[in-house]
Amino acid sequence: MTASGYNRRERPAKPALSREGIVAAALDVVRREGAERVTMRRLAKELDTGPASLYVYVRDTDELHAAVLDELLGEVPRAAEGDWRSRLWTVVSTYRDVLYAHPGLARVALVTPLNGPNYLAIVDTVLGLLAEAGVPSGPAAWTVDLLLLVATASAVEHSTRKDRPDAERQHDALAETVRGLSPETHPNIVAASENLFSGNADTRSRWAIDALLNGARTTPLPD
Amino acid sequence: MTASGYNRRERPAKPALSREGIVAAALDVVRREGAERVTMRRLAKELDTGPASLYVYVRDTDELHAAVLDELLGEVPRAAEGDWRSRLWTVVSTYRDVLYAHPGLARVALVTPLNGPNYLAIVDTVLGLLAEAGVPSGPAAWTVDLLLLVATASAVEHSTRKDRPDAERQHDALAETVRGLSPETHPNIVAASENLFSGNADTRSRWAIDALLNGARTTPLPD
DNA sequence: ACCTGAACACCGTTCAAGT
DNA sequence: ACCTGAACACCGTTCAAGT
Repeated sequence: MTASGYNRRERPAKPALSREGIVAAALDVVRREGAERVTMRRLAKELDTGPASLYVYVRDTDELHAAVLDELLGEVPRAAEGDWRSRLWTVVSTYRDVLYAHPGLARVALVTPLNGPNYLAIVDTVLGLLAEAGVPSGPAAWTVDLLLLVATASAVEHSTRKDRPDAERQHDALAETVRGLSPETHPNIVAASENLFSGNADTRSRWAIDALLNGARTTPLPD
Repeated sequence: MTASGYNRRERPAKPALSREGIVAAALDVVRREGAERVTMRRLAKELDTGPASLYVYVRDTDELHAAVLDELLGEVPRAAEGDWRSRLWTVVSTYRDVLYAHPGLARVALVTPLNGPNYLAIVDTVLGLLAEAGVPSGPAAWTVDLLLLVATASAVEHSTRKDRPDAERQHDALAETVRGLSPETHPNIVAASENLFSGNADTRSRWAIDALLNGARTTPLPD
């Protein structure tokens, strides 16, 4: 205001705001500091403005997160080599891995209906693979949702835990609790305890997808 | 401090803090104002103290939320009438309904491993029903997880949307987007569009459970 | 020991006012 | 029209200090 030379900054020039610019800056912050730091205020600081300015281009934080997520979903391969089963596994597990890698973003995939181009491309690919897999077209439509829901939920489950160092301890606490259960009060848990904690995240995911697929193939939609 | 009569309050006496008291107060707030308002600060106000005091009895907000959720899970019936399929449906859908009814709490079920008594009772019940359903004991252990994961994720999906009045509009926006898709770029979505949005939440849930079960029965654990 | 005021480091969103 | 400073109404968690 007073000093006329003050307008010169290190950053060449303050670029005009735009939706694209905001999403791009958000992507940058995601990669540098994680999705948790993609907040309106943090982003405004990044763009050298106040948080109110962002609301001209973006409805709210969730919408921004969804836009960033769709951008990241560009990494998910549309096609791959191999039979339908391994291609399906590739797509779904890559989708899940993107969410794994961005803990703060997995939540938004559950909370707002995604409708970005990359998300839609994935849905289309999965539907194609389900047809190849012999899932009838009725169940297939519901199966995509279920498949992506499971992938998303697994990511939220796993990734948020990675975040917190006491998570392993908490998981151990659960295993401990289960070990301490009496066969009198919890007969079925005690009987199943061997398998309750077996397998790693990947093995279990893969089994879940297979089971889902086998179920979808044999379970007709209700009339 | 200065006025000696100030200690007399409407509330009979300030009760000593305790974990039970805190959880009870939290439950109260959940029922009166919703789970979103169960924050450390809000609760401290309720208990007439500062937020720091709660940390003596509760590790963090998530742990508090998990404790409240377990309390609410007491509503889920352990047994019910009918064959295994309808009993399983009752348990799983009641579990989901509890989460539906408490949007802010569904998240915690995904994020922290639950290990409260009521949760464990539900797991035991479901394991019993899966045995009755003829699911082999290996897959059964993984199926409980998957079943409750799907129920939880559906609750997060649906309930958070109920929260926000523009959610329906957003869903319509998705349907609109899908309708506008070209068969050239998204052949499978266009072909499936009839079923993509068919069915209500309950119908789809029920189908998902059936499909899961059918899959679990026929998909052996990997070696 | 047990408890807590006050501080630190943040949030999302709105709206009146400025250019 | 487009943009934004400042305010409103909150957060979780820690820690030095008090009883």
